[in-house]
Amino acid sequence: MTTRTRFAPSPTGFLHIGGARTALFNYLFAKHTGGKFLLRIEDTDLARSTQEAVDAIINGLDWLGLKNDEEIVFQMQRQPRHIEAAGELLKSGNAYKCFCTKEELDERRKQAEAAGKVYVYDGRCRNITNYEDYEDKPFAIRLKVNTEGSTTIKDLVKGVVEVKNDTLDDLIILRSDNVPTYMFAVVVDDHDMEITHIIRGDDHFTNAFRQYQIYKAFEWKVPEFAHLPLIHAMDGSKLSKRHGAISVESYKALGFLPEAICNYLLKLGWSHGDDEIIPQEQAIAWFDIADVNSSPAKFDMVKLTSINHHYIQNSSNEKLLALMEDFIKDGADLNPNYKDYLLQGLTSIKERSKTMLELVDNSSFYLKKPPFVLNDKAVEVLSNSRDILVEQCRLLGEITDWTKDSLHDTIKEYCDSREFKLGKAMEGLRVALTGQTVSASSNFDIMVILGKEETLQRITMVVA
RNA sequence: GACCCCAUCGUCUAGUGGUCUAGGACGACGCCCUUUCACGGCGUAAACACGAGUUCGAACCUCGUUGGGGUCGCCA
Repeated sequence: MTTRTRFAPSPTGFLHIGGARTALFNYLFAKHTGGKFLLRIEDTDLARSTQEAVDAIINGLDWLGLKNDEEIVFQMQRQPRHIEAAGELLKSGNAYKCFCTKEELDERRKQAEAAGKVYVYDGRCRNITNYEDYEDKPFAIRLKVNTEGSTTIKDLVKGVVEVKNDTLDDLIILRSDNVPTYMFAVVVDDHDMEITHIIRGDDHFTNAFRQYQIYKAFEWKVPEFAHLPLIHAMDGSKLSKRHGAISVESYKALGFLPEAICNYLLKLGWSHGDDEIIPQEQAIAWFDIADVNSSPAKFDMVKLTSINHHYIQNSSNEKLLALMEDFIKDGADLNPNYKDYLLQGLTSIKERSKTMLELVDNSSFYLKKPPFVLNDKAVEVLSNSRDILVEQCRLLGEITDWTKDSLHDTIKEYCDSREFKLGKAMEGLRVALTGQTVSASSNFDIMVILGKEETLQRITMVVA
């Protein structure tokens, strides 16, 4: 039997980093075993599900490169099937109609809480026989849970866990408005979709024991479970909006590469010896769900950034330039030659840019047309080196062989004759060329890329 | 509160009874390289939560303690 995994998010918000990790592990495991990775949107919470969230999830997965192998399943479209399945359990005596209203249940729960207890449904509707008295009353359908004995789940990540069944109560499988509950729809859908391995967040672990009962009621084969430890924020608390970026979309905007995010997420809870950089193909070859740790990890933005740096450094200039287009603002100050400049200039700039945002920022002197806006320090440097610049401009103008070597020799010769340190002669030049006192490339590289004409123009411009 | 899970440097982790005076990576610090900032190279500091037990021997096995987390809805 080929393995089939699925990622089953509820469309109540953006695709967050934890969901992305769950999707990634499902994807890798499916690919590793030559199986299929499916996507199911769990939209049974009618009040909170939105189309924007559906789009965000689909776009996010697409960006991360986690492509689903079969058509997306929307859970609500399967509602007739859920109703039918619930009916089956009713018929087989594994479920029963519950006439308690939501209000009544809420009230009982409140009272129990006030008494310092946890409310557990007492199964009062189990033994109703006089259904004719309830004819017009709406009802939900509850599963008749077996509270005898215990349930043992062999989780691929957490190992063998046994829980006594008396901690369970009769859960609702079909609401009074005929919408299935999550607990029920997941089981029916996973069964129908022939999911072999359920890989999901640890927050679903206790659900597994309730779902187990549903499988048993249908006499269906129970799939393998693998519950991934949760990802926490650096302060140990739950990863949430107040920790800033959490949606996959926001990481894209911050300038992270999908490869870097996948690589980082992969290493959160799984490892292959001391290997740090593991491209997707290698990950597919090595990944096994059984090797996942069972302890939760903290999300470290700094480490993500360093991995991102690696992937940027190792991307081609062409690819980087294409990615930069999303970040470049079209405007009057956009240099018409920026693509030519960048194709060469990126080689050194990518060495020291950890995010796409930094890459764009460090490329500003190629992207924009001079004159540049100067800060105080740059203005000061400029006023101190005006004379030097004038001479340099004249000497550079005489160069016919516009190469890095001859540029270097010319400037060096000049420095020696004036007993300058090379560094001093470079300060003003840097400001003239880039508008900044620090830059991501050497002046000689920049001059070669800009060409003689543009170089002299930039120097002349600041001198004047 | 009940049930369940987790516990190695600040962080991610390697480690599955002797090869561990505990390895790697990020970060920190220092040095080198250098026209600046970086990149890169080299190096330093930094951990087996605690207490019992099993064993000739425990980071690894058992129990307990402490700490952290998850779940207890006609939410998912």
